[in-house]
This record gives sequence, structure tokens and C-alpha cells, in this order.
Amino acid sequence: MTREPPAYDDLPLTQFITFRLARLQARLNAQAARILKDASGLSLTQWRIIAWLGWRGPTRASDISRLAQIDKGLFSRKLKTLVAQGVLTSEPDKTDQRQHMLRLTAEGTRLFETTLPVMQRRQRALTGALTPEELTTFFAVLDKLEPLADIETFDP
Amino acid sequence: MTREPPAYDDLPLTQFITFRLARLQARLNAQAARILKDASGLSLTQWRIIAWLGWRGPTRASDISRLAQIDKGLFSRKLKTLVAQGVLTSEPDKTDQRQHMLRLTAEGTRLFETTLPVMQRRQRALTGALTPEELTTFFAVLDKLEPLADIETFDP
DNA sequence: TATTGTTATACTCTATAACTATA
DNA sequence: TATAGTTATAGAGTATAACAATA
Repeated sequence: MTREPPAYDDLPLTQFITFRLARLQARLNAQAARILKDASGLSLTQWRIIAWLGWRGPTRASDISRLAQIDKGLFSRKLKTLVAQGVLTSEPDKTDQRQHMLRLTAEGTRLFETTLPVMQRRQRALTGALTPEELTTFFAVLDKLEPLADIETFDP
Repeated sequence: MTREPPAYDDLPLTQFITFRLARLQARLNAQAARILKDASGLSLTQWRIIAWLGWRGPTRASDISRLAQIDKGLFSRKLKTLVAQGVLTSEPDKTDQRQHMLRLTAEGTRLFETTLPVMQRRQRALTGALTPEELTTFFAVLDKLEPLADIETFDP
């Protein structure tokens, strides 16, 4: 008879934390892209920039791309079109002209305020399925994993 | 004086569960891609296919793309090159010739077995930072979120 | 020299849809 | 009709590096 290679049932692939995260994230991204497209025609990256500015107020460009973990090149290109569309403004900092301060325009604020409720409904649906303890633990785990995700290698 | 728009400090953006997941996932993906490239020259998608087959044994193509949430077109293209490289075989099912059974070749198994330890070290580093309770709760949360990520809209 | 941001290039992944072959 | 899989195309995101302006 032909012997099949063993299936590692004692350590199922679905218990690989990165596998589960990747699978969930694929679904969440597709869902967010679909909702955003219907609600306001924005791409995910555009929304992440607008959402940051809507929440936190004027922010330096470098801070958003670093803290929201958006690729520098992609960020710069998206910024260009958002400025061209009059959604936000980019002004050089008075004290350091290399840095640019980003601000939502009135149009950008309107866009933020009309899109936010849609995304908040989704957020409530997601977090509402969790107990307060689960939510707290989940964020604690994310806090622990993020620094580990920046480690270069895990050579023994 | 100029009044800045309000910052929503009472509901910080970092408490938006999807924002945190996206940020973490961006880092984890970059880390995995880097490690895989160094270890065996595989792309993330290639590894996800090989890992599935290495773990679970021969599997129908449609099951992998659905359960691992890999885009159908991308999956088909990656499969083509993996077969051409002799990493796996694709044979039509006896009872339903539309379906294809995927199997690692000897070369594919070798690739799986040399890459797995590297990825397992990383996995241990990630999960090792968590308490057993945190890990259990984290998977429970992922289980709850996944079906919600498939909902089409959250219209009121 | 180092940092902020832009641009170019190439590559990976995703979405959509048309297509085939089987059922 | 419906499903498994392929192919084509366009768009979104990522990686890398070269570059300009500023510090």
C-alpha cells in the first residue's frame, strides 16, 4: 500500500498564530475595502490616512507613515492625490522645513465624518462579539506581539 | 486664534481593533517574507501552500485556497510554478476530474522540512511571549472575529 | 552625515470577470 | 446549471534604492 506523508494533527496549522492572523486579516481587508468603496470610494490606505488625521488632528507625515505602518512610497503617492483632491493640506513645518504637517480640509473633515459612522458600526459589530475580558486580553496580546514582529531574525 | 479640529482622545485610534490588526499584520508579513527569502527563497504564498501540504498531507486545491484564504487567481499561478519547479504534483481526482489533488514531491517535502524549523522558532518566539491564558483567549477571539469578517455590510 | 519626503522600478497580492472542462 | 480551475487585466500594496532639500 502507499503510505501518505504524516499530517501534523497534534500541532495543527490553524494553531500557528501567524497563519490565523493572515487568514483573518485577508478577510478583514477585503471587507473594509468593500465597505469603503461603497461608502465613499476611498481605498484602505486613503482611509487610514484620513482616519488618523480626523482622530488625532494635524500630524506630521512621517509620524503617520511610521505609526500606522504605511509604506513610505505608497504613503507619498497617496498623499499627493489626496492633496490634489483637496482632501488635506501639506505644509512645511516652520522650525524644520523637511517635515510636513498634514491637515484635513473642510472637504476632508466632511469625508471623515460621513465615513466614520459606517466604520464605527463595523467596529462595534466586531468588538461587540467579545467580552470585555477578551477585548482587554486581545489588545494586551497585540501590544506584546508588535515589538516581536520587528525582530530581524530568530536564528538560534 | 486658530482652533484645531478635536482629537478623539477618549476613543483613540489605536483602540480600533482593525487598525491594530492591520499594523501588526504589516509587520508580521514583512518579517515572514524576509525570513523566508533568507531561509529558502520562497514567497509567503508559496510557503503557505507548502506548509499546508506538509502539515495536512495531500489536499484538494480548492480546499487550500478556501481555507487558507488565498486568492483563486494567485493560487493558480503559484501552483503552476511550484509544479514546474517539481515541488508538488497536481493530479485530477478519480471520482471528480474537476478537482485536483495536491501532493508534495520529495523535493517539496525536503523544502518543507528545512524551512519549518526556522518558522517554528519564530512562532515559538511569538507565542512564548504570551501566557497560556492569553494564547487561549487570543485564539478564541480569532474564532469569533473570522465569521464576522465575512459579513457583507453593517448597514443599520 | 543624517533625516524627510519624492520618485522610479519591480514585484506581490487582490478583485473581477471571461473562459474551459467537467459534473 | 453549477463547480474547479485557468487566464487576463487592472488596481492596490510592498521593497529597494536613488534622489533633492534641509538640518
